[in-house]
Amino acid sequence: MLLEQQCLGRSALIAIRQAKKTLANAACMIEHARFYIDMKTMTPLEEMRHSAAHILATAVLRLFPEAKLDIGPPTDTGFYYDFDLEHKFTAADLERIEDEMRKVIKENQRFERIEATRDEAEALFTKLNQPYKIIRLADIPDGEPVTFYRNGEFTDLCAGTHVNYTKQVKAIKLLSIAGAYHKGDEKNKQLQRIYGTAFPSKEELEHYLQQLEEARKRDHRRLGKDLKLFHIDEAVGQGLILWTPNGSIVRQELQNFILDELQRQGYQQVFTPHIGKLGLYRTSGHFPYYKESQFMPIIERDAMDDMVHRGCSCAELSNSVDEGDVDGYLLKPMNCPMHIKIFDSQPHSYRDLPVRLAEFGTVYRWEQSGELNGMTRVRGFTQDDAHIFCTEEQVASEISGCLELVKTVFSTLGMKDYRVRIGLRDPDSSKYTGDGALWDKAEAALRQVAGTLGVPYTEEPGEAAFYGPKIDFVVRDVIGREWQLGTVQVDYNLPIRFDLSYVGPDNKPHRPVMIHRAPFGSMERFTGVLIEHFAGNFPTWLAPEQVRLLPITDDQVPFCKEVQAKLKAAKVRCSIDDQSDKLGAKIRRAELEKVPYMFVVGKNEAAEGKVTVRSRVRKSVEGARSTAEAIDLLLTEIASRQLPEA
RNA sequence: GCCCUUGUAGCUCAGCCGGUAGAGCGCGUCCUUGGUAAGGACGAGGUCGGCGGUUCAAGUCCGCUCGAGGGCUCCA
Repeated sequence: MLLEQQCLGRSALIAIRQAKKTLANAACMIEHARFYIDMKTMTPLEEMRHSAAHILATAVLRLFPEAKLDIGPPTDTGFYYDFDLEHKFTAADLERIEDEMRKVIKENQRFERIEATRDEAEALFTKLNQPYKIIRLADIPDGEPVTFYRNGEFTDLCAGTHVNYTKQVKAIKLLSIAGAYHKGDEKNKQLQRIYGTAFPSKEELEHYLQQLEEARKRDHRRLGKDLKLFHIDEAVGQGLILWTPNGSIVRQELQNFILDELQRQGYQQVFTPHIGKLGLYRTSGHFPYYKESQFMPIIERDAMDDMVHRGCSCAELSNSVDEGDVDGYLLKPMNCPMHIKIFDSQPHSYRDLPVRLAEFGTVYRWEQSGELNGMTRVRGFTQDDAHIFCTEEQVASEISGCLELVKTVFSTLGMKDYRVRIGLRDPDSSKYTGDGALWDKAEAALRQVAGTLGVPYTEEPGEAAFYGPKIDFVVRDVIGREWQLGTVQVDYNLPIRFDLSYVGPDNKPHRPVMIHRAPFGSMERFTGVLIEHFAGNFPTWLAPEQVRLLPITDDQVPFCKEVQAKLKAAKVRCSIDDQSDKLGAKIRRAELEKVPYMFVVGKNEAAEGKVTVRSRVRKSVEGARSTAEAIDLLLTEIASRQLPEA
């Protein structure tokens, strides 16, 4: 990926990624077409990796002649090839295959491009008994040439391109085996995918593997355990985060930060319960549209007893719930319906608008077990949510205000590596509610404001919410997975579904427009990403412990306690390391726990009322300062939410 | 949900072809009172994720189950 970035630059990469995505989404384009076109835009590195994929297939066929091949493209970080094979690949197989690949490389086979007719291609793959290739062949759009690439005894349906000789593939490594559905469709057979990577040199491969290792060290699941930030307990449930004291401090500080901003922007805080009646979510559309990704409804006891008495089957119960014949409660999957009800509890004049209702609202969603991931994909999470009810004319400026807020959050935390995505509806899907004309209006409004954002953005059909289009801020984690954080969504639909209105200057009822927005997105996911962003080295304002006092001998403990009292009075989070260790050991401990500042106190400091400051970043000794001065510097840094020095 | 891998002390991990558990770190106590990333001694911690099976004997083999990791699919 690094190499690609060097070659292409980030914006070009995003553009390519987007081009691929657009292609994938285009209704008439099946996956092979995407594959086909990817092939034509390959960088030299991708070309080499794609060649490595063919070498992998060559080796697998030598060891497992009965293997059926699907496809083997390059990826951002390497390549893969999908196989259908009775035998399950093992780690030991991977080694054997890798050895065989080295042999193929050594044989220095030539990659040869061959054009053919469809009939010739079909005849060849029938002869070779490669059914997936015949399916892929049928997917090549009419008019596109059919080409093979041949190396040694191996011939593959392939648009290319490739390196000239196998020896040009310098350093390879097979990394993992995974299941992958044929053509990415759950209904199709699951094939075995072998992932690997290849580099122009052994050194670069080593460097990449080291990077992987480094990434693992800053994984939020690792750091969350090491720094005692959060805990997930089997007994509590999958995907349910327990915020431990340290993590809670980080979250609380983040919340305080956003609360400051909200107050400035004229938001009002509200609180709402964790459950609400099913009917509410039928009205909003959440229950019908996303039933599968919600926890089962809670059925009222009387209704349940009644059904049991009547000898109802589970299927009948389930049907009654769906039909609305039986009522119950739902763990709330979103906060909007409740905020809508707060808005609607009073008549509103146009003079009141915009009404901005904010809440750290906890929502619950039934994510598939295989999707759960640390803090970034969970089943219960708290959104820094708000809903703005405004007039048509106010929409643009309100969206701008929201985007400003997201930008403030990102810049305060020094998060520069994000991309902006406009999620539009997929015209061919039925998962959206409301009138197409209103959607067009909402999409236009978002586009217009996004244009003034000053950062590049991409438009992606199929990424909208069911009630409206949105602008998302997306970041990558250390493993390279993308996560949506901040989001701003325009909604013309829920106001209709809930029949909301305000009184206009003409003394007539008008329909307000809603904006849903969450600058962090979810506290859980944001914190997880933030842990990785800082590698656990939080800026002082967020650090669970801000100062560690290090007495050199027990004699300085009383003075340290005095300093500690002053720090605590100034609301600085601190502790004293009074264990019977040498200074070096205490420093090491504080460093490992990533405490931003250490105040070292020896005989001299205690006598003069001073402390020697050692910062986590500037390891060196900075000389003794008076306690008051040290605290002042610290408070300034905290109040300004300063970022750690690079 | 599906595929593959995996589950031994608080953490990281050893434990060969079955003979009822080890290390380092951490933790506790004591000694040591020292100037910028590990001072020393002793000690306490484990029904080897859970259930069942094979066996004279299971951490080790088999089945089921729960959790975790990597993917795939999904993601308001």
